[in-house]
Amino acid sequence: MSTDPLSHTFAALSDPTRRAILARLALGETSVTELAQPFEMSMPAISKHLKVLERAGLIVRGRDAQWRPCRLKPQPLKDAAQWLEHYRRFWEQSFDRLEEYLRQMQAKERKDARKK
Amino acid sequence: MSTDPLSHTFAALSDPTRRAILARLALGETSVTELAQPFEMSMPAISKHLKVLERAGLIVRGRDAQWRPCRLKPQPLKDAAQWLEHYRRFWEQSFDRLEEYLRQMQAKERKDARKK
DNA sequence: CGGTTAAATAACTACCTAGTTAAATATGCC
DNA sequence: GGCATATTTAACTAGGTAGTTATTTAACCG
Repeated sequence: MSTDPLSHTFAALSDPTRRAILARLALGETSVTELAQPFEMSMPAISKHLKVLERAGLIVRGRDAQWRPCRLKPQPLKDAAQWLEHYRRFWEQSFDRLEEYLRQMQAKERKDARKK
Repeated sequence: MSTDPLSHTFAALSDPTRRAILARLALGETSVTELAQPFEMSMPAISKHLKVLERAGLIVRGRDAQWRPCRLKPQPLKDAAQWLEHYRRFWEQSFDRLEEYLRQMQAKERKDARKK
């Protein structure tokens, strides 16, 4: 996988278990065992998911006796959201006659340019 | 990788080449060769990236003689942005004394509960 | 038809991921 | 110290990803 922060963030978000873990952490800091509880998955598997989230900077882990409380760190989510914002105009655009027309004109121009 | 749409979307976005391809497509529909041009990478590599983007529903490919024009499809980006929106309050929250205080109270309560 | 261009596929390598079970580590409690 | 609990690490398997070069397919053009 690529080494830039955004790539790490999106990669971390590309797994439903990890997204569910983040959703749980949105309710507040908690232990690994409690995070693991909803999943039919071994503890080591959860531990690995947490490591991925930690490497992506999406969580931090503290120490409270033998517990390792996990806490959400939202900054990478903000950065990801900002990246997506650049494309907002595309999904807000009504895909109406004008847009389709412009697209086809563009394709036609390229075609004509090649024919010269 | 997981099979749900959101996982596919985030996985597709977790590569800088693919994000750059989407950025180029935001300027308008274009051919594979033109998409490949900015990258020091073989055509088959680009072709594979396009396949990933297509599987994620982020692009569609048409046919214009021997060209395969690619076009951005923004719906999955919208869905990803909406997922991230759920966490907006976390990055907008000022991480001030109150928030920190609440967090520590929460940790303390769990500790006390265990001691009973 | 033959040559050229655009793009995809095949076959391969190297590495990463997501899961498993078994063992190790860390800490609190008596 | 020794047991119990929480969590991580080790070692392994199966499958996916990102890239390569060589080959193949598709379409236009003369």
